[in-house]
Amino acid sequence: MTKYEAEIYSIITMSTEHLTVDQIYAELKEKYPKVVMATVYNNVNKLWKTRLIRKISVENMPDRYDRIINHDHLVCQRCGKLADISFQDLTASLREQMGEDFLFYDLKVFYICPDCREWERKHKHK
Amino acid sequence: MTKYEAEIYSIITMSTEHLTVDQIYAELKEKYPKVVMATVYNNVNKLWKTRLIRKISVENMPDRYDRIINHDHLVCQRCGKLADISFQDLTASLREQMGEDFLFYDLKVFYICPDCREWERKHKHK
DNA sequence: AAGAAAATTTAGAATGAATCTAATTTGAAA
DNA sequence: TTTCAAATTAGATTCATTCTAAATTTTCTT
Repeated sequence: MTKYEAEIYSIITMSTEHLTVDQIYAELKEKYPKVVMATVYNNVNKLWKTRLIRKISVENMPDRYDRIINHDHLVCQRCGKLADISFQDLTASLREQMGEDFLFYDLKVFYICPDCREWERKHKHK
Repeated sequence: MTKYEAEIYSIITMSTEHLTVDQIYAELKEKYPKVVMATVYNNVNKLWKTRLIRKISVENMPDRYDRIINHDHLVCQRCGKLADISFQDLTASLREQMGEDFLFYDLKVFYICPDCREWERKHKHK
């Protein structure tokens, strides 16, 4: 693991948020001002390919990165904001249904986050 | 519903595949040679926003569109190919856990498709 | 420790999906 | 039939991401 790879890995896994490459880049730049965007892309892809981190793709949003640890995601249908949830683990059940072919799964639960709900409440009665 | 909206809706819902905008555009063009890409984007977005169709986002792939009917997706981790599966319906369970906030969910199950497995088998013993 | 080979980083160009803008056309309603 | 809103068009633009080739750093070999 190279210096940058380790730094990026740690930025992602230490964070309580779900970071985009821009955010990772910004944070990395504080410590290494000369680092370049491509390095962030190279390393998140490398980390993702070896399954050390997770990539979260939601329609119309830049990809975000997250620790691997087992959990699922709430996605706000309005603003795209992510939050963690733990729902029952489906692994055993999926493996039973699919056998050896099964690798892993990704469960996204869509909702409207409190902020957007509030915003809608305020703007509803035109 | 306009002519194009209806056509696009029907292309998506009639298809057994999971179509990209390019594929939808190509098919639509056979019947309406003057139609334009932006029209496809406008209409799939409109259909998606009213939840008449589903949008499927997978990392590093263009979005694909699908009928709404309840089912989940297998995604090949190598080539990105999609297939349908039906797994137990989690709606009741999620609503119980989350209450009114819950809208809908999206379950993707990653695996390696038969083609890619075969390919790997052939290339493994270098 | 020196030299060779491999991997990583860099800079910036290129790609490609998707959006946006402004003009034009369609089509429903008055 | 005029009017107004919505849909379509053409093309430019944005933005995330990938790619290429050169430079740098790391690792391996002897």
